[in-house]
Amino acid sequence: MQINNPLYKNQGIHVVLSLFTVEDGIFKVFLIKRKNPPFKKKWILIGGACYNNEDVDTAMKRELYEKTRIKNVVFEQCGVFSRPDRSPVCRMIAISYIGVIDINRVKYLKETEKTEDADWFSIDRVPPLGYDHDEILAKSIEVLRQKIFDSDILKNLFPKNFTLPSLHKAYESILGKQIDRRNFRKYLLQREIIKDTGLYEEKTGRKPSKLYEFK
Amino acid sequence: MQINNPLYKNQGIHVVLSLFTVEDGIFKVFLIKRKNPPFKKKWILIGGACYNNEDVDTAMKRELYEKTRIKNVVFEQCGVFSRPDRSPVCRMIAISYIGVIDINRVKYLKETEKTEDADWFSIDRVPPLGYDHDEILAKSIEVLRQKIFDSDILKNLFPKNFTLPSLHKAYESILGKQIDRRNFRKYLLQREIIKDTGLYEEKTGRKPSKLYEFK
DNA sequence: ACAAAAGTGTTGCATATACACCCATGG
DNA sequence: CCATGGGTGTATATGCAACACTTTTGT
Repeated sequence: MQINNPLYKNQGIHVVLSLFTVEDGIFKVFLIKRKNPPFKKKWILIGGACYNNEDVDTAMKRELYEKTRIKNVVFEQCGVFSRPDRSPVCRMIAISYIGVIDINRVKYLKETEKTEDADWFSIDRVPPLGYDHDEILAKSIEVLRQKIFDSDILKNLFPKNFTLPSLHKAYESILGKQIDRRNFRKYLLQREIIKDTGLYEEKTGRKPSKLYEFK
Repeated sequence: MQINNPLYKNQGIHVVLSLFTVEDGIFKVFLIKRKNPPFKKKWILIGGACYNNEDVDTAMKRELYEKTRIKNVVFEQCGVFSRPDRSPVCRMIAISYIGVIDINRVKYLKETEKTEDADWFSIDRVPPLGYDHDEILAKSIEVLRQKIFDSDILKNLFPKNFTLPSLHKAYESILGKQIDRRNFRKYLLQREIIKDTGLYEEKTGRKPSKLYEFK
């Protein structure tokens, strides 16, 4: 059926993902550069339209794949952005998501049909973004910081096995503050969020760390 | 601008409110009965389309007023419902809200342009609802139960002054379980969520309760 | 043997839970 | 004076935060 009422016709639903990583202890977000107007040559978050045969989670998965070829990201809904003028093209609301991924397992496209560049940006060096993506990113960081301890959103940040010190650095860098190492370890083991694999790191310049895995 | 791409044209944005109250210790939700197809004569939650010049919060406020004449409700976003077939008419996503109100201060319309009845239903006697509103209601109850201690969502459940036992009953009825009276009181006073007014209930059959107000 | 980073355990404090007694009112 | 519900305080357990020493490895 056609929607003809001018009060609410020509509306669109977008999905937008703030994809995060931590590389060498630096908290980063993935951005793409638009090839076409509006916001030509502006950096934005990954996103696109939700199709009529998809729910929003499915659309987010597809858009992520189309824009970057990345799969198997754990992401979670994070907010709704609905200012009437947030897109200059037409009335579009955005359902926003956050996700976290291991930068070393990601191959991504530098260019696609609609993008001319793509890259990871350190959180404190993010350029001004198109649409209302500055606002979406700010909210996403806030939600990530809240969820980091209560959900398994970080479970794709590292390979299957990882060291506790590296996870510790990741938390500190995402939260932007220091966390006590001993309490951090206790917290994760007591709640059985991670599990000792019995394995050890190899060829380190220091005492080798144990390897853990998520449960 | 017109949206012509068949993949994502004719989409709509709806807002849906689960409006709750507690009356004589019974947890209830407000429903309206549809006058027209689809779901003619079915009970549903309060809701409607988001107009092009509104953000979703504004739309929710307007819809609530139009469908019930109720104003000044504190409500909070609660979820996104986007199954492609959730509305038989066209592709509609729903942004859902929860709100709580004092049943005694509410005058509502039994009939409007689009509704032929409206009423409060005890949570355990809710009839099958139209659209996916059963699902939305279930999620809303879950979110309300989570938010009840951390937000001021209940602050419109009672008149300005209220007794602690009545608030206690409301919590128990919403949560569906018993809460220790003494710890409940301690919790609310210690966090300065409520404040002693120095006043007392009058003409009760029992020992008069103190009157409190939200802070 | 020393520097650098990894591993571990204890103690105090704050918060949440469990629980029992006294008080005011109406009948 | 008794039944009903309202008000208050204490003791314990639990979870969180602060903190210091020992171990392994490479140089």
